[in-house]
Amino acid sequence: MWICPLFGVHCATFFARLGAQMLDKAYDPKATEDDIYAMWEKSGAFIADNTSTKEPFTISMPPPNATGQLHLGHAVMLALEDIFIRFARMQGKEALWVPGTDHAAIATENVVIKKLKDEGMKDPRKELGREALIAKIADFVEKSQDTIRSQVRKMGSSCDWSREAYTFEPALNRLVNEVFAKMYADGLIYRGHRIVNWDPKLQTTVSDDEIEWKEETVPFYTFQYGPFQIGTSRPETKFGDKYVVMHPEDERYAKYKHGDTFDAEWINGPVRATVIKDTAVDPAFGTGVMTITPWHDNADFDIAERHGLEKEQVIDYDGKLLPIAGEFAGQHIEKARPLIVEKLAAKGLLVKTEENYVHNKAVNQRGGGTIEPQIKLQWFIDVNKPVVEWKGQKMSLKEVMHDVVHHGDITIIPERFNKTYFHWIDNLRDWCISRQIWWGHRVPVWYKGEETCVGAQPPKGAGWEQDSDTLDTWFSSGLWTWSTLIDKKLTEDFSLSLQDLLSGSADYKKFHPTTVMETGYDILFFWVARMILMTTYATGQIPFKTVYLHGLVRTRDGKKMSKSDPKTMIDPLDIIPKYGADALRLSMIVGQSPGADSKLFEEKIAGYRNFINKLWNASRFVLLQCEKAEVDPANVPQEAVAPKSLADKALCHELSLLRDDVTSGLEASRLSEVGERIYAFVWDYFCDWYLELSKGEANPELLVQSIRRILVLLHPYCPFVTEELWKQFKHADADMLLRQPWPQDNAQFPKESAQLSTVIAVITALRSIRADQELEAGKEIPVAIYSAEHAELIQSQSEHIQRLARVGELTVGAKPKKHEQAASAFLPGIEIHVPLEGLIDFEKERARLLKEQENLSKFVQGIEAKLSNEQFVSKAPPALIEEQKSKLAEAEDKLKKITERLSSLS
RNA sequence: GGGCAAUUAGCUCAGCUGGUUAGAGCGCCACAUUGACAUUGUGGAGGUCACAAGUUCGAAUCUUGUAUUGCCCACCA
Repeated sequence: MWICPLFGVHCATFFARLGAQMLDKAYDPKATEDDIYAMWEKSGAFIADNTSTKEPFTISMPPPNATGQLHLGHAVMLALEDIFIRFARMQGKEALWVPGTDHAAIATENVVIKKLKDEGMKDPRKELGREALIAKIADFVEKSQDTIRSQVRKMGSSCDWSREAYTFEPALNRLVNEVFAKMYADGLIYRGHRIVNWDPKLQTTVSDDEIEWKEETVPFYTFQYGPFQIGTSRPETKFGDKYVVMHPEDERYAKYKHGDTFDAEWINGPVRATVIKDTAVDPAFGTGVMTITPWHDNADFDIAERHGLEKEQVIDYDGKLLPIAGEFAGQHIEKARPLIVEKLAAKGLLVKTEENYVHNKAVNQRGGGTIEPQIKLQWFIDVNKPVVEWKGQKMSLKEVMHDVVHHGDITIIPERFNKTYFHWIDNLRDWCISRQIWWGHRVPVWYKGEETCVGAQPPKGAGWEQDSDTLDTWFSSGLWTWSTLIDKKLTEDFSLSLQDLLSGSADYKKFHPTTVMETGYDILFFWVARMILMTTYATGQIPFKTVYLHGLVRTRDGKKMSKSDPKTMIDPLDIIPKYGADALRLSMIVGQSPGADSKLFEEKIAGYRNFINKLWNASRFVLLQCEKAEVDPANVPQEAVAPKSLADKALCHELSLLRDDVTSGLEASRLSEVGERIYAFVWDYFCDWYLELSKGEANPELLVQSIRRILVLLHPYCPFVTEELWKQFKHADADMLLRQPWPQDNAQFPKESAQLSTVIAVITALRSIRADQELEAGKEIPVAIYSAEHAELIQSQSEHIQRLARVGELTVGAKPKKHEQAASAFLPGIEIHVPLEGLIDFEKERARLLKEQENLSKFVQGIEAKLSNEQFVSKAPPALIEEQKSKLAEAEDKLKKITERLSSLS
């Protein structure tokens, strides 16, 4: 607080009454945002009411991983969702935004293990054991959740904290187990030996979608194998090979029949091999013959399954060779590979080596371990079994997933992602849901001797052991939209069925299906598709009606922002104190279209900070006007006051149009466009024209109401600054801004709005002449304006024109008079002359007019060509032809005047 | 190999169902400045809408092809 040297702290009270004096010269987000958020939260305005009769509008916040910091991706998500939610709330809907965090199984366990290793522990899993490690991870998660909570608040997110959820809380565990049990009972979950993606580094399986392919260049070897030559880049898998496979129609090998056997000298001595004919082999690749390793290759596994071939494990789960490798047993495959080649070469079996063979290596996205396919006993979800009740039919999970998007139950924005989604479904294989890590929901299956029990609750009696595996993290996040709406108390009662839990939960009944799922396109498969799969199955409802996919935020150069390169990173937590959350929000929304990546850099953010400051100062100006007129904004009525001047009416009209555009734009999810529209309105129309005009004749009540309207419309985008300013402008009886109803009225002054545009055009033309003629900025100029149509209007607005264009003597008439010593401009139906004897630079004037003449003649020629084209006249819509005609008339008139003017100048 | 997208002013991007003398912000140039705001104001320069062909009375916009860039999916021993 500033303490007045004369009056001490009493000064503060004195200034408080002056209102405007209390607004600083610039908006300071740091000093306001946290307080505003606290005020909102305390008011309970974010808390949705499941008993209300209002139309529900629900968003499930994609839960950030509970591993630490929020990044720009989260910031984009929070900004978008908050706009949707605030708009819905102001439109009078029962808006619910459920926040939460994800336990992010592998990611979180990795982070903690890495941390423990950095602290000196060699093998945390072994040293701590399951219980102790889980406790450590739980601790870490709790801290990280605190961080996330505060960061979500920093962005201004108006989410319902009373309903905050966590994917690994007991209530959700219950639901995970219920769904697992139901799927098991329906035969959708099965346990089986299948080839899976094994990560030897993290000692766990991962799903197909968690794999990343990295290109690498390796040698490609061709070996002699009996009468055949076979190619491989992985000789270390070849120990157990005893089948050669070729295409049944490959002429070269026609003499070999399916099932023929032959003996071949191989790495560790002679082997007997069998010929297999299978269409999976591409005759054009290499020699057209290959040996197979069913245990360590997907395609080979399938071939082996088709022909009932034996499968043998060659590589163990640590990536080392098994006894089958003979002298190489126990060696790591990477080390053994060259030695194996050496041995084969020594035996004369190496035919050739091609260096620079490019192939793709599978690595785990999380942790980077090289994936080794292995056959393992794992839990799977069958995506092809037609047992799901959907729309009165039995469908497979795949079919349901396809159906809901295909038939428009779910709309994806942008639409083109439908194709990607369908393609993914078409290629979807059974989903491996078990993981060998410790952090996550345990597979709810118990064993005792030969007995197996599956259920949400451990079976009664002693001696039961639970499955040691955990579930893929996406299994639980697949339930997110509805599991978070189930009454937590009910989940403690194990006598209730899944159906009971659903039908007994008021939140679920009111708020599900959710309205919009807004998330990054990068997790369309991981998450969005799996929510559709799990939710349609478990609840019989779609999880959400609309999927809005945002893109990645990149650096100015289009690179991904990465933690490893801090220079490229923009941290929302650095930006917010400096520029404010509102500016950050705008910079990520405007210029961003759904599904497309966007580039963010500091100048962009600064630009929106400037905009917010502009709004701040416009408000400050309005408060000063109120003060001058002794109008207390708190007493300015909420219902519309009558506009007085032409500008007032035009403004009212434009504000209504703005309201229409913002409303329809937001309803169509065109967030960028709407942001731009408001930005341009506030700056270019309201500040640059209306406020400037109002300096002549202010209408404080209307000014206050206009600011109120702007604050309401801008609130979803910039909640903090608008709420802060609202305090200054709100009616004494009005509630906080975030609770204000969305305005509804009709535009009613189109004529006045058009008239004001004419006045603005006159002022702009005069300013242009001034700048062109390099007239001294402060100098008042004489001006003559002639217009048959607009003379009266111009006369009535002469004070504005004089002030804003620095005009001294202004002559207005209907009939043009000649001005020789003048610079001139011609608007539709209006002639403007600045008669400045001796001050006009005729060279400049001529150059300017010549240029305009040239442009205009081109334009006129263009239209004339069009209008004399019979095809155009007969086929173009009549309205367009009329428009062209009037444009032509206008342009011709102007051209004529310019030409006259030019001839009188020379 | 298959698919998707992008290509518009120096930079970042709008331009929805084909009819605009192609727009914005930043940057640039000139001028202004004790008055809501220099986180400012006024005026201005700057684009053969990647290229080619086609459809059409009319194409930045639709079709086809080419090029460049990016992403996704598949993965062949």
